[in-house]
This record gives sequence, structure tokens and C-alpha cells, in this order.
Amino acid sequence: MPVQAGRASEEIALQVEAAIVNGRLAPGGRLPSEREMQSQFGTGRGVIREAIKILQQKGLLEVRKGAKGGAYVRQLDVGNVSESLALFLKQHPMEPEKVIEFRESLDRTITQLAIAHAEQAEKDELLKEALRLEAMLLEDEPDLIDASELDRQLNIKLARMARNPLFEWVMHALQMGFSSHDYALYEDRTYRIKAGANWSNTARAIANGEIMRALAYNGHHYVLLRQCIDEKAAPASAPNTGFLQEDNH
Amino acid sequence: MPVQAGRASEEIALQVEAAIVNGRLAPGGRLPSEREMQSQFGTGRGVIREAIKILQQKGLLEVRKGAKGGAYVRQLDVGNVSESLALFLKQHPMEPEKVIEFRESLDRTITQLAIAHAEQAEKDELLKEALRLEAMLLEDEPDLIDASELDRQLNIKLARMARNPLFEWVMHALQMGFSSHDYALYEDRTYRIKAGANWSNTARAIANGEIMRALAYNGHHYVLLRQCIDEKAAPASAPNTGFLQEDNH
DNA sequence: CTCACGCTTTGGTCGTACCATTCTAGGCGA
DNA sequence: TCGCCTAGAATGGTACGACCAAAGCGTGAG
Repeated sequence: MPVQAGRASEEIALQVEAAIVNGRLAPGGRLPSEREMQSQFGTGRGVIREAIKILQQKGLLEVRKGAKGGAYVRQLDVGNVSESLALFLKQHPMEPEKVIEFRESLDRTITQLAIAHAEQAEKDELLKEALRLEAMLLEDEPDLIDASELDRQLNIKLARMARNPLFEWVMHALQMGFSSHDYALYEDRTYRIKAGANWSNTARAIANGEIMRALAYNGHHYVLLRQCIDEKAAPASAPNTGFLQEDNH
Repeated sequence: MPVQAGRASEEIALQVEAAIVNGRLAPGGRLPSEREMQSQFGTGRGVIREAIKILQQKGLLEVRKGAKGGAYVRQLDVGNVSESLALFLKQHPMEPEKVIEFRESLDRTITQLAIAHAEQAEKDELLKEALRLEAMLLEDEPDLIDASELDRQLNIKLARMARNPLFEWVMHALQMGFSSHDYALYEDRTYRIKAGANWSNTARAIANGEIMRALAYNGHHYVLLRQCIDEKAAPASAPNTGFLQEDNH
């Protein structure tokens, strides 16, 4: 059990991670207390704490304090992966066109899969939410924060309807990485009205199982998006700022 | 600067992360030594170390010891995202069909973009490598490790030719997450020969700018993949195992 | 029977000391 | 003068010990 390699904390983290991945430590299970592990591994407590911090950051552990506290094994969710990708995207700003290109490709497949795999109830639900978004965007002074949040949820919902976790994951990550960007676009009144109408048209086509029509509306969404961006880019010539501008604490 | 919130280390980690993402700390830059930060933040050294461990795990920092050592800001690379995804996939095993579905969709777009955007030299290079892979897979006792590595590189190369980093990154992440699977498939002699031939056909079509032909071969790849997986899933009992074994050349 | 208090467990933080590694500068020898 | 080599400084890595804060649990008073 005891270790003496270069970085003891990472070694311990690897051992515990292996135990978790191999199922020897099931989700919900609890690791020994730090002081116990300290003596089990024959190391100082700081090392144990650092190992736990590593696994906590990976999303494998959840730490609670107090009696009956300790490190509990957690079930990973897409949030961790999305967060990782989002962080990466923040460090690698890229032209909006590239993001659009990617999302457009993704969206086409998702739409088709959703039509094929999702329950009718889900499709109706999607339509209902889309109509709600459209109504929201038609108001004189819409709450843009709420609207873009709903937009995000619609995208996630649609991705989930594709019944393939990978699409859901990537869409989730993209939403996290570029949320601020989407928000800015809705400030253009013309765009938001057209986009809202287009969302409900898309959702209606999906609900009716009209694949080609859904894809057409889907494509139209990206036409609108590109038009809007081209207009915004025309006056000022700052191509790739915008993602890093948010400076909150 | 000093903090007193619940988890001091996470608070500090957030502050430093914000500084990095906002560009106040450029990649290659160096953070103060632990003992300096200890006094700057008015906290114990353990807290500083844990904060650094968090950012190190996120891939934002690289720590070197000795004189001129310390925490250096790192440029994130896809490796971190891939690692995160791989871990997630380990805890959430999903049907190969879902992965294939996703990759197939991605591959179609990548192929089209690559034909449209890549230089002719790159396309020729791709073809050359594909031919090398095909020759490799035709050997009696091919080195499957090398072959699957080359396969991975081909996929990455093609993704890079699409001139959109997002495709490259996602493809990279997928390759890392499923490397073991790919390797196993090449053990099937029939599959690896057909797949090798198909790779060079695809690359040739791309080099010639024949979009539809390239997409056809691309689709064929996934037909082969699904056949191979289906056979492995349903061993010996299938009535047609016999004639699928014979080679086609 | 209920509620509050205090005890126990356990993570969170601080401080110090010492070790291991790495770079640097200055001295010593050829 | 040039080059190697060693001593020292800077810095992360580890250990130990102490105390604080939160959270659960049990017991005793009302």
C-alpha cells in the first residue's frame, strides 16, 4: 500500500481512481477519513488531501465535512466533460464562422436522429417550449437572459432527443463555451423575432415528423445567424474578441 | 486579495484561473512561489498548494521544482479534454453503435470540408499515408498497434484538413477515448483488409475532389465497422460466418 | 416525549521544519 | 584564460502537530 514515487499525491490519486473505475469503490461509497488514509498509506496528511483534491477536481469525489463526512465516490456526469471543453474553448478563441459550421453540421444530424428516435410526447414538449420562446422574443422588451437560457435548454433538449449521449455532451459543452455569444445576438430585434419564429417552425416540423422541412428550417436558422453576425462585424472590425470579454470576479 | 470564504483553495484557484483566462497571466508566465503567494493571500501554504493542484489537474498549470521552478501557465491542449471524456466513457460504457453514429456524422462533414478547404499537397499526403496503412494491413502478421496508431493519425489529419479546430479536437478526443476498441477490431483479418482498402479509396476520392465518391467510401467504412461489430457480438452462431472469412482479392 | 446541549468525528487551515531537486555563481585547477 | 566542479540559494515535496469549524449523534433536563 505505501508509496514512495516522486509525486506521492498523484500516485495515490491514481490508485484510488483505479479502484473507482474498476468498481472496487462504487458510487455512493465512502473513502476512509483523511487521518485513516494517512496511516494506511504511510504518508503525511497533506499528501492525502492533495490526492483527494485531484479526484475532486476530476469529478470523481465529493467531499463533505463534519461527522459522517469524508470523501464520497460520485457518478460522473456530462457537466465535467463540458466544463473541461468549455475551459479549453475559452483559451482558444476562434472565429464565429467555425463554431457555426460545427454546430450546423451537428444540428442537422441531431434533428434527424431526434425525429427518428424521440417519443411524440417529447416532440410536443419541444414545440411547446419553442412557442414559448417565440412569444418571449416577440415582446417589446424581452428578458434576453431568460430567452437565451431557454434557447440553450431547447438545444440541449433536442440533443437529448437524439438518444445519443455524445451529441448531448458536445452540444452541452458548446452551449457552456459560447453562452455569452448567443446572448449578444438576441439584442438585434429583427434577428430575434425571425429566429424565434424559425425555432417554432423547426419544432413543429420535428413534431410532425417532416424531416426535410425540419432540416430546411434548421438551415434557415444558420442563414439568419450568419446574416446577423455579418451585420455586426461590418462596422467594427474585431473578429475574435467577445468570448474573453466577460470579466466577472 | 485575501480570502475567507468556505474553501479558500478553490477560491484562490478560481481567481488564478480567471487571471489566466482573461490573459492577465499569459501562457509561459510564472506564478509567484508558493511561499510568496502564501503571504500575498494571507493564508497557509497548504491552501496554496491545493489551489495549484486543482489548476494543475485542469491542465492550466505545470509545476517544476528546483531553483527557477514554480507554477508555469500552460496552453491547454486537447489532451485534457480527451482525458476527461475518456474517464467519463469509462464510467458510462455506451453501445458502440452510439459512437459509430456520432463518428459517422462527424466524418461526413469533415470529408466534405476537407475536400473544399485542404491544399492539394495535404490531400496527396493523406493518400500516401492511407496507401501505407493499406499495405501494412495486407501483411500476414501486421503490427496492430502501429496500424491502429496510423489509423488514428489519418483520422486526425483528415480532421485537420477540414480547417476547423472544433472537428479536429472532437475527433482527437474520440480517438483517445476509444483507442482500445479500434485496436481490437483490427484483429479480424477480413475487416482489416477491407478497411485498409477502403481507407485508400476514400483518400483517393478526396485527393481527386470527388465528393460523392468520398462520401460513399466513407459510408462503406461504417458498414464494414458495423458488420465487424455485429459478428463479434454474435459469435459462431450466425449462418454466414463461413463466406465472410474469405478474402476479396 | 421533546428539545437543547455538548461530545465526537472529520474536513479545513496554519505553521514549522526538513528533504530533494535544480539552477547559478564563484572558485579552483589545467 | 577556459572549463569543470562544488557550495549555496531558491523552490517544490513531505511530514508532523496543533487548532478551528461544521455536522451528526447521543444523552440528559424539562
